Amino acid sequence: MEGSSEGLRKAAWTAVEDSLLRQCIDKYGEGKWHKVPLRAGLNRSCKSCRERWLNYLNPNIKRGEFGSDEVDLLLRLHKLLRNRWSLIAGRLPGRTANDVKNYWKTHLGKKQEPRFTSKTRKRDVACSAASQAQELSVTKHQTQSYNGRSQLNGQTEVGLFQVSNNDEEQSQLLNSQIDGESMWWKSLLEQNQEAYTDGPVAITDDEADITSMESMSSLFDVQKLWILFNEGD
DNA sequence: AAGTCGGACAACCGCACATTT
DNA sequence: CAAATGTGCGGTTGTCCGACT
Repeated sequence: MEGSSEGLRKAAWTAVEDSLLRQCIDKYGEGKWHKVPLRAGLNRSCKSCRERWLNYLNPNIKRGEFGSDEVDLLLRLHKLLRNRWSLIAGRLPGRTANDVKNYWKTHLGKKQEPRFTSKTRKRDVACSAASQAQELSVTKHQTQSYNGRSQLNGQTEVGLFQVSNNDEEQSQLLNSQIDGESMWWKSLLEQNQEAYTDGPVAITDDEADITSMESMSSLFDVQKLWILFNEGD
């Protein structure tokens, strides 16, 4: 599946390549990544194309500095979810897992957990992170899956998200999904009350300024989330 | 002005899981 | 049911660039 990488370009993406990829996505839409290099006329692996789109070219991506509200949310989410960057990114509108991961490592990680040395073996780190995540026996939903199922540490979980081609149906689904999202968070928080007993981390001035959060175009109700967070403190 | 160091971020890699054949 | 294929994720690496000496 990974395919032969022989002859495939691996250097930084050029403006021309970006343009070709954009045109291809515009024309055919996202997905079917294995066809993208051929369709776009790119000498890149399908994975490379997917990453470039998801991490950089996608117009929904918010670029620039993380706001203090985002940082605060990130700190809290990381405390809950550990290194499950895609889940964290899913709660930070416009931010990608790669963004979140990089930001954490460069800005926050050093302060938070000097736990692993560079000598730590990759598998060990993964297992450690996984076991920590397992401590939080959480039922999460799958944000991008069509079948609404996902796996967490080998545990199959039932998801909340569904997909529809019908607009009206989609809007109804979205509403129910947002409800589901709140339920998911509530469940998460209820199961992990202890995680908060040591109080909030690096609370900023913006904490009290809930209104600043309202400007975030979020898929879920941020205020409810804040309330749930704060209930646990 | 040149060399180096370190931070930031884009991109790659390997693996796991889901889906299809 | 097994193998092949496609996709997503987290960790790591490479490169760029500004700060510092």
